[in-house]
Order: sequence, then C-alpha cells, then structure tokens
Amino acid sequence: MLLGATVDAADRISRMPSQVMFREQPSDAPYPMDVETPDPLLARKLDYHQPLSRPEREVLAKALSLDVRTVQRRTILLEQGVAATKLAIMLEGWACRQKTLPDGRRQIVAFYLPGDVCDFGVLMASAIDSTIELLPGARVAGISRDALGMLNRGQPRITRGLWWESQAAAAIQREWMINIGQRGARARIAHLLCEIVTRLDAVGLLKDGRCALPITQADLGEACAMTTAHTNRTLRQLRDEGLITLRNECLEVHDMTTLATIAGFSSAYLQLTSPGDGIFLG
Amino acid sequence: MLLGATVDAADRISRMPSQVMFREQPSDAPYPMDVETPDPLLARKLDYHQPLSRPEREVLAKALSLDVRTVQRRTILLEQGVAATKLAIMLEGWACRQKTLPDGRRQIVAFYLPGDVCDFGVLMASAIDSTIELLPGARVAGISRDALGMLNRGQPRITRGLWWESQAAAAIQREWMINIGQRGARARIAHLLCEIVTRLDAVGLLKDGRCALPITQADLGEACAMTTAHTNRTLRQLRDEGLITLRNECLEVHDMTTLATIAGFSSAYLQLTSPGDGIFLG
DNA sequence: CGCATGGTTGAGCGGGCTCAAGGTGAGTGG
DNA sequence: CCACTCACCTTGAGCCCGCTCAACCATGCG
Repeated sequence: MLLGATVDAADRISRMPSQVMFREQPSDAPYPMDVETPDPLLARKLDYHQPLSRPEREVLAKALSLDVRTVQRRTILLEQGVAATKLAIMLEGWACRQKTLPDGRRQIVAFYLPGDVCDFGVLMASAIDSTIELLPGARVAGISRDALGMLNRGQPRITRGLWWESQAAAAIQREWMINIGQRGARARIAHLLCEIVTRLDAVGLLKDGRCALPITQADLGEACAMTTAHTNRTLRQLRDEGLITLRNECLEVHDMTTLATIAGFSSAYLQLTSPGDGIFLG
Repeated sequence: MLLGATVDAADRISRMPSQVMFREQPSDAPYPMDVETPDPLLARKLDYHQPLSRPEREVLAKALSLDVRTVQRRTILLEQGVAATKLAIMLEGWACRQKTLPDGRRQIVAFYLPGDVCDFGVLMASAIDSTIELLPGARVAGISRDALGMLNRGQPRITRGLWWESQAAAAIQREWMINIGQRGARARIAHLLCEIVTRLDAVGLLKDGRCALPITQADLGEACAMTTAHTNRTLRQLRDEGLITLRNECLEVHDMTTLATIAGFSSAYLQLTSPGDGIFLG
C-alpha cells in the first residue's frame, strides 16, 4: 500500500487558487472509512517525545480515520488569508507550505512529511499566513476543533505530544533560516536532503538509503531560496561526486557521511534522539 | 523608569560562553521584589488574543515578579545545547536568539522585545537548539515549571494565551525566511525595521515614530543574513532617502508608508489586528 | 591617555541570478 | 503509430548584488 487505495472526490479538485479543502464541509459527510486503522506514522513521531500506550494509539488512529482524503495532483489545502477549521495531519505523501510575494517570487517555508502535523498554529490564527499545498499522492487526515477538544479531554498526553510536535517544527524553521542565510548553495541543498532523509527515516520511510521525493527541482530550489537553474547545477554537482542519485522522484543517498559533512548537518535540532522529560503542564 | 532600577548579581555575569542564567538556582533565592507590580507588557500582547480579566492580570503580574533580573551588558541567558529550567519573559529591553555555525558565522533567528516570551519550546526540548542572549538594559522574568503548572491549573486562559504567543512567534519566523530568502538588501532591512517598529508599537513603546533600538548594525545584519559592511551601506541609503534616522540606539521612522512599500511589509502575520476566536482546547 | 567597541568607506571579485534555448519523458488524441 | 503538449530537467553566456578584506574614524570608558 504505497499509494492510497482510497481516492475520493478531492482528486477532482483542480489547482485553482480558490479551491480550498476542509471548508464548508460538515464533518458528518460520508467519507470512506479505512477498513482497518493502522498505527499512524504520527504515533511513531510522538513516541520520540513520550511513548503512547496501546489505548492511546487506538484513539489517535480512530481520530485520524474520520476524515481522510487523497489527492493525485497538486492541491491547495489551505489558502493564504483564510481561517482553518480543521487540523490537518499527513498520513502519506508530502505537503509544502509556501508564501508568495506580490511579484510572484515564492518561498517554501516548510515541508510536511508523512506523520507530520500541518502546523498547529493554523487553528489559533484568525487567518493563516501562508499557503499549504498537497503534493501528488498525498493522503491527509482532518481533525475538527470539536474532535481535538475531546481528544484533549480524554487523552491529554496526545495533545501534549502535538504541542511538542509544533515546537519541533519551530526548531526546523530556525534551522532553515541558517540554511538560507548562511550556507552556500552546495551545503544548502545537501543540508535539506540530509534533513529530509533523517525525518523520513524517523518514521520508517527510508529503505536502504532510498526514499520517495515527490517534489520537483523547482520546489527544492524554492525551499533553499535558489533559482531552479542553480538548483539543477548544484544537484548535478552532488550527483557527479557520487553522493546522491535523484531520478524518478526517488532519492538515494550513497554517502550520508560526506553529505552531512559538506552540509554541516547535525540532527540534534530534529529532537529525534532523546525524549524530553515531559513534566510540563501535566 | 526607562531602565531597570533593580540591578542584581546577574550583571556581574560576564559574556563567557559557559555562563548560563536560570540554572542551579533555587527559585526561593532572595531576589529583589518589585515594590509595585505594574501591568506587564505581556498582558498587553495577550489582550490581542483574548482580553484578560483584572484578576488574571494580577496573577500574571505576580508570576512575573517572582524572579526578575536585569543585565547591563550582553549576557547569555540560555546556551545552545543545554536544557532550560525556566521560561523567560522579557519585561524590558531586548534579547536575541542566534545560532552559530562551526566556522563562526552567526545567524540571528529572532529578536525578543519587551512583552515577548522567549520561546515556549525551550521547556519541551531536552536541549535548546540556539543561544538566547540578553542585550544591555534587558530585564527578564523567569517562570519555573512548577509555577507554570500552577498558572495552567488556576488560569488556563493565560496558558492558552502563551501558546498563542508561541504560534505568533512561529509566524514571524516564517516571515523572516521570506525576508532572508527572497528580498534584496534594501527591502530586507526595511522590512525588519517595519516589523520591529510595529511590534514595539503594539506594546506602547513607540512614541512619535521613535523607539529604542539597543542593537548594533552587526546584529541587524546578522538578522538579515548580511555583512556588517553592507548593512551599514543599506542603512545609510535609507537615511539619505530621508526615511529613517538611526543614532544613539534610537530609531526614528520619518516615512513609514514609503518604508513599508519598499519592504513589501504587511503587518498581518504579526496577528495584532483581530483576536482569534479562541474556541480551541477550551 | 590608550584601548575597545561600533560605525564608515573603498576596491575588487565571485557566487548565484537572469534570460534564453534546447532536451526529455509521460500522457493524450488523432 | 505518430504528433502534439506539457511539465520538468538541463545547459550556456553574461552580469550584478552583496561579500571580502582592509583601512580609517568616532565615541566612550577605565
């Protein structure tokens, strides 16, 4: 089950800017339910913070199964300037968060990988400050405010884990600022690839140094604040050095050590090593 | 009372990298208490989210008065790699959060202004990913985990406001990524100045378009991922155009409209306009 | 005074951008 | 089956913004 088996109406949502999911749709609409509710990748990530119990995992899996959608093309999930009504969580595939300037320049400010929460803050702001776009093959779960409130009352440790997730995401944002601001093109691309590979590995999506990379070189460039042309040249350079292979949306890292060295990459900021002590707001 | 009247032992903490405040110091140590506990600037910011009641303001003011320190030189508040034991809140003056690369390059990833919370995430991570440095004249309050827990139990709306604050800070981080990644030097500096002025105005620290700017040009440059030399040239340019005056750590904006235009600045991301609906995790 | 910190200015260069063109593969319809 | 389209990748030539390195000035403080 590499790609979602359940494909619903969201597929027919085109790339029109005004198309927004999770809006004006009552939560009791008849969405296809997964037959079985497998342990979601999000649970794996929360385990790094505080291991979840079996009942907690089941509640979480249930909450993530109520409203699931799959897209096959690039689809706007949340548009810059609107208010969000649901919290979105990546089950499969990628999403990217981006801001567009009046002159058309774009900057990708975050990639959301399987198991990631599409920024907790969207529910608190009256209007979201950036656009979240689902990439082809993405499967995403929506959790309503009400469901979140119930989750919080019934399973406060899960909610706490979600907050921890949002802080980990903030740490990634900070590292991206270093990336864009301080590193040269080579190190910049290398660092982003290191981060992606490490994050995918944390949820078990890295096999033999290979993983899916459902983004274009233009996306990679916009995340690194680089031109597509220069991104291409930089990738080619890394390829010529025998460090990576990137073909057919599949990334293979041949020499992670060297790649991490030229990137100045240290995975500490991802907070995947040791769990926090979790005595906060308990 | 422009600068803190109470100056304690922290002043004698030098800029040694290993010096860290808020560690190994019991919270019942005899710190000088403020005679009166004025309405903290933090309360003003929380009001943008959800207006606080009089009792809430008093509880908050009390919590912020338990552990207050003032520094006269640059002082490390939290060192990259250590665990934080207290949440720090700016009462007066500035702090900057920065990351240092092995080669010595630095990137400032955030300025914390009066009323700001020095990133909520510090308490959740086992080790902080960046260094927080107090600038000369800063006065900062520390809140222990225990006190936070009590605050949460007694005044959940305040805690919720703090979370909202942390999400607003994340939005600022994202905007900084645009700034560094997409804008030219002129617009970059202009945008940062616009943001600072707007944030200071939100807590009443802007008088007649003038405000204190207790940072060096090198700091400004590191926040914008620019050389000191080029920062200087850019500032001079803005000055020659009659847009700003920057002298003696005092910034005066003469033409905010033009400055905002060349910066492409819109204050929406600061979330200071309309309160969120606040029906979250209530 | 002497030193430190921060601000100012100049000359030269190089990394990444701009603009432009061509290549490649998958999907589509005749 | 080919021709067509579209999205994406690739490559080249030239240039400019911001960096590097270096020196000098201004201020304040012991």
